[in-house]
Order: sequence, then structure tokens, then C-alpha cells
Amino acid sequence: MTQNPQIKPAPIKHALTTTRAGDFAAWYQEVISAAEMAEESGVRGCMVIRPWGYGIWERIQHLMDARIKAAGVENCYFPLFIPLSYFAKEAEHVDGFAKEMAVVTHHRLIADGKGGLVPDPEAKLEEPLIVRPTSETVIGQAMARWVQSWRDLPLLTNQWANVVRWEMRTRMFLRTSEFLWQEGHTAHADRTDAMAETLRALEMYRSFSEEALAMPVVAGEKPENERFPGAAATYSIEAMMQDGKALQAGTSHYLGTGFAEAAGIHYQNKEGQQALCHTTSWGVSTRLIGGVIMTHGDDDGLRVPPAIAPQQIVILPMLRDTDEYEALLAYCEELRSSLAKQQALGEPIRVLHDKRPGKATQKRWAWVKKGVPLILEIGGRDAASGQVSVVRRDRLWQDNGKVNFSAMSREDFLGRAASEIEDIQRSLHAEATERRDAQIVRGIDTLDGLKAYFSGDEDKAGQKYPGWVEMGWSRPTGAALEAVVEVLKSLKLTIRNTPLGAGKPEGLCPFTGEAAVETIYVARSY
RNA sequence: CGGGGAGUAGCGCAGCCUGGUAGCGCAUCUGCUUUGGGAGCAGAGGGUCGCAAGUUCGAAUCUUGUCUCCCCGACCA
Repeated sequence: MTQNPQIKPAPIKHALTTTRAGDFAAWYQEVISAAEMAEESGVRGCMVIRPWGYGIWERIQHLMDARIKAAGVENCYFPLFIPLSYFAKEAEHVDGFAKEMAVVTHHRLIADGKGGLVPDPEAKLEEPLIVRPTSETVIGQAMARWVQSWRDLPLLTNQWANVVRWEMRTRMFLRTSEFLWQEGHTAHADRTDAMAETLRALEMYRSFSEEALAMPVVAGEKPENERFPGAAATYSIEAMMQDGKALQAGTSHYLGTGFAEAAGIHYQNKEGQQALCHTTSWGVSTRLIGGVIMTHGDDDGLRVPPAIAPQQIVILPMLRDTDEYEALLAYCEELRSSLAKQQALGEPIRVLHDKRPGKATQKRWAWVKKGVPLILEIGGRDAASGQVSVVRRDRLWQDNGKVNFSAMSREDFLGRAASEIEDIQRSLHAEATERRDAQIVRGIDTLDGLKAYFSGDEDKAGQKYPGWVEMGWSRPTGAALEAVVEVLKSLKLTIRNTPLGAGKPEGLCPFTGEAAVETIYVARSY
């Protein structure tokens, strides 16, 4: 077919078999398995998080935990099991979570006489325990004990934990029945203080996403119909995935006094009177990893932002001829230790000398798929002449279809390694921001316009959606809002949030015909 | 939880309709040759065919049940 092989660039042979354009959902699955991030566990909706995936989570924990502590919040740990009676106290909360609860009813197994085991009917629990879907209720019980006086406020706590929600439809990292997260719970003297904390947590998530995950997000308030069960106001950060869908990447809730009332969290104020606390809760989960995959991944696998990469540089000795092993490995080892003494992004550089036996090229592609930011390949001649050969994962290919390695002296590389790492972090963020901004459309101010924009919206393969619409609306409530939600639902759309700091829009609300009072983002979502 | 699809070697799949104790590609191992880089040739190892019952002389193949995964929908971080 190719008439002129000399001038026609060779087709790139990508590391994955599925492309984003071909089948985005299958591509997502393949990245997770090819990058050895997670695998299925045999238990419905639950996954095994493998070292590379868990390493990314540990980085997220490490950086997020520092921010949480810097805000004066203290870590603690509450039980996995919550007495049913605790949970039952907040009515809206119950409505929201009751359908997806794991319940513990027995404490012993006995033989069933057929070689199996069954719960012992004699060992039924007096009161069933639920496996926590979130911990407002138990933590509320503790807060009620801990808070007596205005001097005890604000009470700022956080826990890193696993939670369980019996999901009907699961996807690795994005929605699993059990997931890992951080949940902050705070109690305050009044609304003003609690609201400030809610927004502080939201801003913490926004800056964390942008800076650590290199994932641009919009921070804003969720519409009434999307509120956390029992919350007075819910805020979120929303990220745009490469297929144009929105992902809620973190939430922060102002809970008002509802939970305080249910758990009896009150204090004596300076005037000597009893007052109810205003509480907040906020969390991010392993879902962030799904966001990172769908923000930065490409047709060769994952690309991990350096700030959260378990390893930022991998050194691959090109082991081939036994005679040079020793000198080559010594050279690589020296390189590793020189790099490890340096700092990038405010921390020591994380570098791995991968001297496992095996074909070097095989190992290279494994690291490409894992998305390690910088790969160094070192051959015998490099070692002898003090050179290195390096490729940036975010700039993997040359136009001619070859891997974009560049050779330089060891000194040159040592001199620029840290800035390369920092540049990759910046560059991933810039790329994602540019893509997102290109997929936000403005100026649609009628319902027909919205319908037209999203009709036949999927591309030929059904893998790509036209991004987000930024528009004004009149912020209807109650039944009027329900009507809007129904219209959007028929278009498979949702209101993501009202971005903070967006000025009052001009014109009329396309749903109600009333004057628009605030800006919203409308999109398909995960 | 409703509709659809699927579970066979580490990964991707064929075989199933028309039952006769399992095959291909990649990966793995061995040898030779090559080699500044995703090598070639030859040979080898590796499978309770998701699980459990049933039909049958005989089941990956037919029947029933069950578990898990994927897609669409309802629901949700």
C-alpha cells in the first residue's frame, strides 16, 4: 500500500491494543491492567489494588495528608462497623444510603452438615451493624462527647479509611463497592465558620488536583438535587475526562445543624447558653486515580504526573553482553544515587534502577505502560563514555514513528533532571487544561440550542462527547428544579456545578424563561 | 436491580451449532544466530475449559442453577 516508504513515516506501534478513539471504556480497562494498577478480586465490585496503583494512592495520601494537617485538622480513626441505630437518626441520610448498605447480622459460623458453613442462627446480633458507607453518624456520636464548650470549637478531624456502598454498577477506581478515601469531619460554633471550613476544604481539593494531579477542575456548588444526603449545601470539584464527560473528583459539604441535632452535638456558648453545632464533611477517594487515568493516559498507557508517581525516573541497564554487566550496573547505580540526592517538586527525586533480569526493551514497554515520567536506557557504550539516553513519557514519539530518545552526557542529565520532572508536571497540566478549555462551549441560551448541541453528540464509535456547556440559569428549586432535571435526563445530561466566582450571567434561563441568576456547567458525567 | 454480551495457558482469542479426554498468536524457558536497542530460527514448558449439579458409554461442547466481568439503563463518590 505504501508507495514511498522513504518519505512516509512509519506507523506508530502503540503499547496498547485499544485506542481512546476506538473504544474509550475498553481503553480505560486496558490501561489499568497493562499498567498493573489493579485487577478484579472475585468479589463483586471490589478490586485488588496492585503496587503501582497503590503507590499512586500513597503519593496522593502523602501530599493530601500534609495539606489536611497544615489546615489544623487532626487524624483519627473510627470503627468500620456502625450500629444501625446510630445510622437511623438522620432521616435524609438514611434515604440516601439505605439502598446500598452492607449489613452484619451474625458473629459466628457453623457447619451446615453438607461440608459448608452458614451463619449460626444462635449467634444473631442483637442489633445489626452496618459497614460504614461514610462516617458522619459515628463521628457525630463522638463529637457530641468531645464538644462541651465554645472553647472546644472548632473541632477538626479527619480519617483515612475504607468505606462500602453496595453499588449496582461498578467500574475500577471510578465506582467500586469498597473504596479508600479520606473523610474530614468538623464541628463549628456557627454557620459562618462551618461554611468557611467547607469552602477551605473545597479550595484544598481544587489546588491539590491542579498541582499534584495536574488535573484541571472547576470548583463550585452542586445543585440542590445533587446534594449529599442530609447536607444543607454540597460543593464539588469537577474534572473533564478526555472523552468529554465530567467526573466529580471531590466533595465538600456544609451539613447545617441536621447531623448535630441527630447526634446531640451542642456546646455552651460564651453567654452560657446551649447551642447546636454546625458541621461539615469533605472527602476525596481512590476515584481520583480514575480521573488521573482518563485525564493523562494515552494510547501507550498511563502517564503519571511526577508529583504522584511512585517512581519518577526508571533507569534501565541494557543488559546484553555478560562481560559488561558489572561496569554497566555500577554506572547505573551511581547514576541512581546521584539522582536520589537531588530534589524535584520539593522532595527527593524518586528513582528506580531496574536491574531485574530480562530483555531491556520488554522492561521499557512495561514502564511506558505504567507511565513513569522519565525512562533512562543505558548501554555499555553509554557507561564507557559517560552518556545517558533518555525519553520523556509525555513526549514519547518522534514524527517518524520512533521512540523519542535523546542522548546527552551524564552531567547534562544530572543538571537538568529536576527541571525535566517539574516541566513534565507543568506540561501535563497545560495539556489537560488546553483540552478542557477547548471542550467548554458558551453562548447556548435556549433549550433547543442545548438539545441541538447534544443531539447525535457521540462520535461514530460512540466514544466521544462534546464536552461541557457553560450557561446561565435561574436556579429553580423544588418541583421546578425536578422538571429541569427531567429534561436534562432525557438528554443524558446533568448539572455539574455552579462555579465559584463566576459573575452573574446575562439573559434568560433556558429552562424557566426567568432571568438567569447564576452560571452552571451542563455535561455528561461518570 | 432490568436488558444485552462474555468467562478456555500470564495476555488476546479459536474450538461449542453437528459431544469422542484442547489449539493458535504474543509472553515464558532452552539452544544457535543476531543486536545502540519493541530481533530471527529451532525446540520446550504451562490449562480443575468460572463453579456446581444433570443428561450421556463419554461434556469445553447439550440442560439447569450459580458466581464474576463488560456494555446500555435506573441509582450513586
